[in-house]
Amino acid sequence: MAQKPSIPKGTRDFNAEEVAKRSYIMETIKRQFQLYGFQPIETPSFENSETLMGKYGDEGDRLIFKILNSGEYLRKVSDEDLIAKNEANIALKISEKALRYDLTVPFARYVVQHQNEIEFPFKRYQIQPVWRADRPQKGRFREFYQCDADVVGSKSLFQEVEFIQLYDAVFTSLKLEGVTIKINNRKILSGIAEVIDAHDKLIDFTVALDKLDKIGEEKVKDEMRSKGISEDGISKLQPLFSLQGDFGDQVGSLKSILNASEVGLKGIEELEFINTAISNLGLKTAKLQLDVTLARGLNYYTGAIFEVSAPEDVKMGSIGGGGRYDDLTSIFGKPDTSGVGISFGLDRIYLVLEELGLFPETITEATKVLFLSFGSEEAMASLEAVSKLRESGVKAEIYPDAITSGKQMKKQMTYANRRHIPFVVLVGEEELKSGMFALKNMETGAQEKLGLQELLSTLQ
RNA sequence: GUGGUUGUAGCUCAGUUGGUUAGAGCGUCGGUUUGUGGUACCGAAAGUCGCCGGUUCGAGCCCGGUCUUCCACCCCA
Repeated sequence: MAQKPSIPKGTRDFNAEEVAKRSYIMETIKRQFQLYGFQPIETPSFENSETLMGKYGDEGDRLIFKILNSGEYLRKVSDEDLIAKNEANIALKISEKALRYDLTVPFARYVVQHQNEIEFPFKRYQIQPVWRADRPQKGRFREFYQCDADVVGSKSLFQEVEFIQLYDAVFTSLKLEGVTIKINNRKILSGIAEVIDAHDKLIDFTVALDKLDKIGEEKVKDEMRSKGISEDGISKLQPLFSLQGDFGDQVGSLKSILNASEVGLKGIEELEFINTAISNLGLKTAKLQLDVTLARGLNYYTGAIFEVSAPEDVKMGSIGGGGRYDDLTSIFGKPDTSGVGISFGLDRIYLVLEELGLFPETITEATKVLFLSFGSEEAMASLEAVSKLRESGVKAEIYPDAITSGKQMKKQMTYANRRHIPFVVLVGEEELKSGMFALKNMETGAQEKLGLQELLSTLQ
């Protein structure tokens, strides 16, 4: 056998069953997006590099797939850069386009570019693939789908409340119960950084804090020290490491840390508003949980931060994330337009549903009846019946090649069997003469001769 | 980007301290069965041992590189 072809690492082929399951998730999400009033848009797979670069932090820039320019791309590169192997400079010159890394930044670009055609507040959803030059692992791919819903042009905290309900609605209708929607607020993190006099080290500080449940209190403190946060500051954080109780208790402890920080208290106020609203409205199956260590997407989130975890017994990274961003459109030239949105990780949700066996049985709808072919006269008679069946909505097909021996009949039976086609119709010489159809139930093996009308009504 | 791991027939995997002709199950194909699939029995085909190089009289096995898989970091959906 020749060398087998392959696909790039971190990418996948999908068979018919996988496509059906993926589309089930997508349609479920889409239905809820529409019920909440979001309109679909799509944006190109690749953007100008300047649109994407610098929006996700240094780590993000590294993970953006860059597209090589066409033509004589090396002509723009200076000899000095080439000789010095100055990769950063060379990359800028030979690549001016890049594959989209998420859906939020292209959406911000879209809003600014089309601001005169848009009615604000603008609610859009978008379900498209994104690409990251990451090293693949379980639930981590280099090409994967995000399903985003965002609102721009409203500062109202009721948006956050509705997004939490939307998460709950989607996971409830997927029968995925027990997901945890974690919430935090960038203003609280800023406030804490301010209080411990590490305002300029916000990112370092939050990245360290984010690892609390993973590496433990002492190692988090070690990391903070190594990033230059003072011992005095770290001791002020002590209440943070022992946060306990329900939403209210935790907020109480936070207040004691943050009472000197205006921005911190504002963050607490926002959290309390959202929590009160959700408590009053109730959630169907999800849980809302305050998690001060949550620090995702900090490069553009300014208020609420969301992250969704799968039920505890499933080992999977986050299956959704989101937050509020006040400045994203101002980067592209439209200030004072607050946005907030959430994202669903389709591929990870797939893995979770698969692991928990939550896909409905009925989503792969196969052919219902296969007509075996004995010859062209028989095939013509079969095709008439097939056409009638199709007209009445029955998935029917005819085996393309004629049977010339018992061996081939076996082959066609086997084919029907393998494809889980529940009925087979035989039209041979005998049936042709009598105008009947031999209908065989592939599960029971029972066979009966029927006229066309009977055949139609039996299969419908 | 860092560290580790994996790759043998279409699929899932054995393969001893380096030693004749690399095995099994499932699947495929043929037969028992010329208009009846799933079950059974008999038989057959199918492998540049991921790729490139090295050590050796001799490499699936040892060494180096590379690609791939999975895992832990980093980061993230």
